[in-house]
Amino acid sequence: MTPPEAPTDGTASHGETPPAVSVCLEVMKKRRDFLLAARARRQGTKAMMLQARKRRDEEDVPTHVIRVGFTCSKKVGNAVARNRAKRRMREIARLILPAYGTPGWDYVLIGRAHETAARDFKALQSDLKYALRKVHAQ
RNA sequence: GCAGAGGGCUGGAUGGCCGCGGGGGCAACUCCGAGGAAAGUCCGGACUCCACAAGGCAAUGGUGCCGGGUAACGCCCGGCCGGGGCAACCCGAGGGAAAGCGCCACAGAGAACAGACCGCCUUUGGCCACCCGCAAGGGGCGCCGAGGUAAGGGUGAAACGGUGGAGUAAGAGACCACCGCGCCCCUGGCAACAGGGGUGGCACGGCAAGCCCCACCAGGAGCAAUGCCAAAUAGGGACCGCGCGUGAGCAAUCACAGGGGCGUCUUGCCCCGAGCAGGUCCGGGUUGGCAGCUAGAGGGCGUCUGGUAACAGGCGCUCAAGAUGAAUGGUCAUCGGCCACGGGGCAACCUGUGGUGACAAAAUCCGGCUUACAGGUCCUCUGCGCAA
Repeated sequence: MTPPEAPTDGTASHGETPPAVSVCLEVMKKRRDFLLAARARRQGTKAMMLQARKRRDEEDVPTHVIRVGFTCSKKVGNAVARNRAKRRMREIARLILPAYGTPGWDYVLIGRAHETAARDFKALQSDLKYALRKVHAQ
């Protein structure tokens, strides 16, 4: 479970890295996108669950875009706890996904009770990198 | 100082780096960005749509001492009454029980027009210890019976007025005084009510938070209200336009005719054979967007006026989230709070390490109520003690 020591070109192993400048992060808000992602690949870690889906060509989203959504059910806690979990996930997505995610894919991060809000921030980032590596290896 | 009562405030701070939502701007950039409860969604309104002459009646729900405040309230303020506390102060769903129904467990003899268990008293009734007497007989404790009584004991949340007197065999509102209660009058108060006087005769137990009666209030649904726009997919209806061979059969289908293709021609084989990617309009569903959407009974500070107060009014200054898979933050450091452990010190305290930091996040907007809340802090008051 050692997190990868994050080389800057870590995504090169996937062989489809576009020029980093053009990678663009968007937030998903539509319910159907979440439902589609929920049926695709998934990978759990200690503090969160990652779902990932490669978008199909006919979808009206530019191919250089990475889309990301965040979900916290009531199981995570009350409104304050859910908001905090979402904000931390949003922050690591902003830090990690442009460098480690694959353009043309949708990612959904799902919060877990207690862990997402309490886990050390560095460890949380490593979790996401690990989950991305595993989910693209499937 | 100790113990207690009431009320208010606060809800970590600063900085670095990286971000988010909204307004303005061509842009650079700039301004603003959650709480005291934003919570529960329990009351009251504003605002929308639907229904509806006014009004009355009925049903249902709610409210319930009196007066005031308020847009309104079940909220707030002041007062009254009852209960608790030495006191500051606290608590009370606090209208009606002679309109009616119902209920009053357990205990207890008896619980609603009640009752006699232990008692108390009387006794010319029966039995009889014992005493007097030679005897006849007399007296007579006690028990039983008969009768009187409800003072005392005991039960209970509550026992059919309380205390005292007089009275009596013992007793009893049967009588008397005071208290209580009912009615009437007077005084004070806007009122709830309080005080006083007279009178009556103990006649009238509690529960209305069981039903009920009385008075007052209430049309329904809610911003996912409501209004508008757009898109694409499948499909419904109406009209228009174009098109639509015959026979048999309910129909499926069959036969012939027709069109197209293959094929050198004939024979033959295969396919098509009734609707249309046509136009306009209507209604419904889905998705998205815009409006509603934040300047209003607005908040804060200061001041003045009226009012005991709640509050109302005037003046001046000042403040301003509008998101919608839902922004208002993430991270690091320092300081400060608290806790644990260690060191120094008589102590106050100083210092190191580690941990912890409550409750809880706007969702149309206001006024309340209720509930949750680590720690800190301020004011007023009461009792006791000490000092002066």
